[in-house]
Amino acid sequence: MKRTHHCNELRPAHIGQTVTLTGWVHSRRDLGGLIFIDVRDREGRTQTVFDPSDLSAELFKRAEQLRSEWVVAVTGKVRRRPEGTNNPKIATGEVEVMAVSLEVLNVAEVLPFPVDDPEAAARVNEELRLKYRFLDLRRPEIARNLRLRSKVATATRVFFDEEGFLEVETPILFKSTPEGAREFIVPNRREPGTFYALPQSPQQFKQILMVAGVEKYYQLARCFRDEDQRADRQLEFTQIDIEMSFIEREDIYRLIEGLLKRIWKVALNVDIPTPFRRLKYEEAINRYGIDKPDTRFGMEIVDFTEEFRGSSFKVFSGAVANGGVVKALNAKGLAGATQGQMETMTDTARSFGAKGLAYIKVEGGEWKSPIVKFFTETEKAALTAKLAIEEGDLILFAADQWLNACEILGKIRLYCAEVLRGQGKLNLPADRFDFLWVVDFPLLSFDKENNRWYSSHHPFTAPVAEDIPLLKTDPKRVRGQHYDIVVNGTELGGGSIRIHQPDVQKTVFEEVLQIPPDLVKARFGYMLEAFKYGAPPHGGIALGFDRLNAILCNTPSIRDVIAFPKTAKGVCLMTESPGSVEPKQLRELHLELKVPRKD
RNA sequence: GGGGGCGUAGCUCAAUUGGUUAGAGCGCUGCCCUGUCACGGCAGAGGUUACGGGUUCGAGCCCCGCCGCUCCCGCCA
Repeated sequence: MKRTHHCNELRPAHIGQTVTLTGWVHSRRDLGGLIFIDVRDREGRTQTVFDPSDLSAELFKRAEQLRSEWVVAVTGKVRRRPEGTNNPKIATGEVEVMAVSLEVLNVAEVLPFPVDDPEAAARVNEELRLKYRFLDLRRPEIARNLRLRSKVATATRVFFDEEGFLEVETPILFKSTPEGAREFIVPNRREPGTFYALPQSPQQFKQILMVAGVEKYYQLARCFRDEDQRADRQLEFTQIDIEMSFIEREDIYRLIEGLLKRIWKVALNVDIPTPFRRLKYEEAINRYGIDKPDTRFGMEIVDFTEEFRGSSFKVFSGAVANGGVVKALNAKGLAGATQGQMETMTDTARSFGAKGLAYIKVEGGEWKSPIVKFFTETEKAALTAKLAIEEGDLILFAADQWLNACEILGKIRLYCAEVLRGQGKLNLPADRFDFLWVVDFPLLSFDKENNRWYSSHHPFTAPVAEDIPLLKTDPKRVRGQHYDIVVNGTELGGGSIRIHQPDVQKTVFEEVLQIPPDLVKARFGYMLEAFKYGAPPHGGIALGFDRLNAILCNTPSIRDVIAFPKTAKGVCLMTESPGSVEPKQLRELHLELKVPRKD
């Protein structure tokens, strides 16, 4: 019964050998007097033949009983396939195994969806695939993703080992630090009314590890965030988490460029050029309207604030007078946008508080637009020149405060790219990867509703040294030593150089973020305490491991690279978790439910 | 919390303006078939149209509710 070869191993060189294969019945072709059974295992598949002229009637009869996905061991002699019957689609297609014995290791019921037909299986409702995840994972297409993920994890560990990093595990049972994402909490049986919380990330532990003298830490860390899900967000996910001491930003850039170079080589055998280009946050917003720009295509946003400062078109000149800006982008070749597409874009603009979306369609040598009648020849000439306007173009405008105007056009730029892609006018090759660093983020953002500053990244991010004096005088101008790594418009990760001076950290907590001292002490006291005892300068980064794998597997959803993902509502359809617990368990935890128990 | 899409046979889908007994392909079952690999041929079984109401002479289709999946916004320090 023990196999001698796997199902992707036999070649003409094995002809004449007696072998045993084990695996699943991938497909059967019963020709009446001759039966072909393709045996599949993790590695591939091999055709076995049951020929009654060589077999007992009993064995042939058993072979007739075989059905899809039964588990079998087949022993037989490898031989060359008869002339003209090779199957070039599979690696073992030049040979076949003439069965002499068959052992049925297990039977299988009729499957709820096909596993053997890649095209049919790919179209099956994801709900069903998730319920029968064990079948979905048998499909070579999905199994390939798991295998790639394992390879990438190993490459990561090897890389960091070579670089002198220590892999350190940090607690899953942590405590609540409610500044960030909503947390999962775990009741503590030993002390009624107290709770652990699952970490949103190992942020604080990895900084403490720097104080502990680890110097170079990494971990493939599981993180938990109880927020609503997306195609690229699960309740639990994995980060490649990194922290280093005695370094500057450049050291992180070099390290991550080396890591990604290694991963792309190992996973895809692709050489990605390094170093990556760098884009200041402000420039990213100005040109692309987003802090994670997709630079695989142009359609950049262009500024027309000066051109329209004195315009008779009051929507533009008024916005400028209010301290705002006028921006435009040229959606090349989209003059034929449908009514529905124009509406979608207008709705996008409205969702950002704009009153509408000004546009010009360049069709038949004319500018078709409700607003062009307000423009002077000079203004038109400026548009033509700076946007390189040609027949068939669609020009879209935003006039608002700087960030809002840019973000509106940023969203519209991505939408236009999607439309153009659908029309075949924009081609983005699957093997193209535009990596870039986005740097010089503002350290702080202002929360109008609560009238206070909050950290753009997190409160441990160090200000750029020369901006420290501005912390108390002009917070919005303080740049953080924060960096994001972006590829093809996806935020792959981010990190920062941290504050290592207790006094600066205290200033940020108490004076800038206005967190009351007792609260700072309760939540971060142990960190400030640790920092008193010789904290080295340090910094780090975390990369989304699931997103990384989704990009490598060229799939839009991280569910495709997670063995057992949850649905948008946080449910595992296979195990039906989460579920209810026994009253006894609740009593032990000193918990009482205010909703009826769900069974 | 909000908005969009989807839900018909085991799977993928169809079903004209609301009108006869809800169809097709694949899969499944049986029979036939010695070179198939999407094997082929013949025959057959298989439906609470997600679920609950309503309108109507009549509902897969219209209305209300509800459940599930999905995409997006909010949210994700």
